[in-house]
Amino acid sequence: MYLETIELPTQSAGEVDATSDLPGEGRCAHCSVRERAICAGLDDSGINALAAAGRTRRVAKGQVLAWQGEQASTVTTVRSGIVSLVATSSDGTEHIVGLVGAGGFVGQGSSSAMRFSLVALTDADLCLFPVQRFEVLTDRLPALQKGVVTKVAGDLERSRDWMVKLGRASAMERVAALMAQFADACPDDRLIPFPLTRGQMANFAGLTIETVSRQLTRLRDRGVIEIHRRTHFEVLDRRSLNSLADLSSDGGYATAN
Amino acid sequence: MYLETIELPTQSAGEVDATSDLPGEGRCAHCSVRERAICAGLDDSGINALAAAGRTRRVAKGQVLAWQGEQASTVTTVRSGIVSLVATSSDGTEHIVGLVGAGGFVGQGSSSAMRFSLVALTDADLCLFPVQRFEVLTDRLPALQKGVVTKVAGDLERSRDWMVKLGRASAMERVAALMAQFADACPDDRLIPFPLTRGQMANFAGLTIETVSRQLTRLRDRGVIEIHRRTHFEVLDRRSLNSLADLSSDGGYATAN
DNA sequence: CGTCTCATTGACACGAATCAACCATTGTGG
DNA sequence: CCACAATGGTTGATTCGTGTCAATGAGACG
Repeated sequence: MYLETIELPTQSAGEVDATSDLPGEGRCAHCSVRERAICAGLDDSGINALAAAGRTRRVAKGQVLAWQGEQASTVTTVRSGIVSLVATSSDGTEHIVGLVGAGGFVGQGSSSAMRFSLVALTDADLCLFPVQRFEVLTDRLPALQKGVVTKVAGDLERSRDWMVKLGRASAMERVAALMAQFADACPDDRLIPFPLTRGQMANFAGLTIETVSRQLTRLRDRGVIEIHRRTHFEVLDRRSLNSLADLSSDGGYATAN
Repeated sequence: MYLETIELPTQSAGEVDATSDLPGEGRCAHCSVRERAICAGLDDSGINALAAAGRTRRVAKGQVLAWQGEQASTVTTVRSGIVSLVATSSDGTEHIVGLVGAGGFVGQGSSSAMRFSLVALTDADLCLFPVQRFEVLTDRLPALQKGVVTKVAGDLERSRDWMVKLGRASAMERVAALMAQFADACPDDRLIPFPLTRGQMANFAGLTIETVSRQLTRLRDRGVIEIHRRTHFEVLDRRSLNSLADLSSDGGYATAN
């Protein structure tokens, strides 16, 4: 709802070499994000044209896919994992301004220079298209262009939703909203892995590590969530979590303890 | 840079009846935003098709053009004035999440329901297109679709830029950034009208009226700006304003007084 | 002149940042 | 296998910025 397109990584089952390219064609047929990526509306001939233009790539957690300020050489669809958009301010601090999960799309900028860096937050599978070839395709395939518009417009709405949180919400509300997001994105309801470290959550939520940590313990103490070994959590009281995520400068009457 | 597409209204010279429709055709030729709206890339036949599909409308300051939650019946290009996107939270509070000025475009959502209300902040001239007819046109005219993508992608970038401010910046930095924006958008360097009230600025910047007011007086006391009769201002020290708008939790070493 | 709206200014409270220890987990080398 | 450091997380004490509450001021309008 607030985040770009958070979805947990396919539990990176196994070895991931830093950058391995996969071959070209026909793979789209059994792609896991075939139905929700920009290619969703394409017919077979369109898909094949797109597949021919792009390539897949597997990147390791932490890897920088593109640097802010660089010329954008490719546009990207995320097949699995989470990629973050990072803004570097003039004083050198970094701020996560977007999270892109499976099915998400990045790269269509207003200018050719990247306004944000792209950093893999988890191991990730990507689908890359050189910008020039991609533009040729979007001109030829209205369905593809429409897919891009839909994605970008959706990102814009989510970005604006999150703006409201950043502008007005209390620390509790922000953290609760994040947890609710993570829970929504996770198929398993019982054991949800934190897709971001505390530092990354803090960064994205406009808070500090300490504050995020404190809010998490408050949520735990109130019986809203349970935290397992610091890396996973479980939602015990979804109703409370949702109301904490929504309004309230703290929870007051809503549910709370 | 941070805002959606702020540009000051054409100093609403004269009478504005709440809603006056203008006739249909040929008017695009001498439209003031012809070169920077979504129609920028269209040839004459495209422009004519677009003109035939849409109509212009003049709305008065304060008027609500669309309500959050409603079905989006039209998409809109702003010809002059400023339109705000307003998010209403579940507790009833409102938050301005975007400002759209001359040449800007709104309405392309991911779903058909409006996620935000549209409110005219000043008297404004609009160009309205029924969504269905507009979609037919975007399918037929790749250049139009491309114009939409460019606009939306630009808005997304600006929205993310502003997210950084909302998440991390001090009150001083936010207000300075707004002032810098207003100054950039205004042709006249000496006397710049505040396009938003203090309350609207506060709302958009995630602050309170009082804090905005205090930061403005601090800027004045430091000799960065001069305020005339509360409705206009003048930038005395552009360098200081820019550095205050950028980093710093207050200005400290940067320039300041 | 009174009223209404919007803006400014001040006193104070409170939430989150900051500074600072300390704890838990993981990985490394002897 | 255990000491060890390195990384990431939690918790506490304190500071500081901004929100809140409250009063006053300035234009605009009838």
